Amino acid sequence: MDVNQLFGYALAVAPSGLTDRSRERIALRFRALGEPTRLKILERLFRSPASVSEILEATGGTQANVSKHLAILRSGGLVRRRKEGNRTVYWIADPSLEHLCAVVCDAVGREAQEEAQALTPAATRRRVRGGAGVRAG
Amino acid sequence: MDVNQLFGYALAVAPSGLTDRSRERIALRFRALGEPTRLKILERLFRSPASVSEILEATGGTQANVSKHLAILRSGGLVRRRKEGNRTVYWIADPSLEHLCAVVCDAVGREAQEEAQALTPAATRRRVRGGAGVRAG
DNA sequence: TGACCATATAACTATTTAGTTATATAGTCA
DNA sequence: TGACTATATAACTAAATAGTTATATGGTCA
Repeated sequence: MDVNQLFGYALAVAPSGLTDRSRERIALRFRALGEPTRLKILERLFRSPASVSEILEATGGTQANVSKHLAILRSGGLVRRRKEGNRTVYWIADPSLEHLCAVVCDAVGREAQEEAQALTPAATRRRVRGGAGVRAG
Repeated sequence: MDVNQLFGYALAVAPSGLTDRSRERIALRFRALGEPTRLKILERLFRSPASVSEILEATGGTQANVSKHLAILRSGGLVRRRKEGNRTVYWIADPSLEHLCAVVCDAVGREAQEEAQALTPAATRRRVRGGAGVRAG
């Protein structure tokens, strides 16, 4: 996938800027991603679809709370679910999501590394995680 | 940029899952994106760096409110600023951000389109925005 | 210097949200 | 059927957040 092509498309969808409505939708989705417990849930679901109990094992916390977070992820369109007998199985709705998380993960990781370097005496810098061959931008 | 390579990198950074610390950082960034006014601000800054007054022109609202949102974007690491005499000029800190927004924009746009089709009589579907050649996943 | 910009921040209110406990819903299995 | 399991939801509290008005900070220009 080509980045500029993609953004070109996004602009083409809204040549004179986004509508309030779609901006609200986009914000909703980002907000759904803006909570550590929900990120933990998604990390689990990136591995494979999972029932609530399985998710609960991965995240800890109370069942009620995880259930609520799942509802939020669902209303943000990030996960879907189906009933399977007694259980409810959730999965990642949108394949672009993993990509999305990776981009932020990468950016945050890079910045953390830069900060670490700024705090690290120059002499030791070459020993700090050398392999950052992947760039997001 | 290759998606799988990118996510591979993200996983490599945290082979046994993210730390609480970095998950919190990532959430902070997503949360900063989870508000329509802030998205509006970013839309303006994607065009070019801009002073607060210029941003204000693009977004509307009060100066105090925009200033507060800029502070939030800044603390999330999404924008930077420099003083220029009387003014403060803000710009997008991270080139991956535009990409990020494009991915979500695209996903939301695609879903909206699917919903629209679901609500549209079959006979008219072929007339609905045909060109969706770009895919996010 | 003083009047005037541009921007940031403080103090406040109303709303939203995460987390809790208790309970409701609905499937399974004896 | 009744006990049990899995999940969702309601009601509540505490904390976070968006927006407001008023004010502080710091540059510019006469």
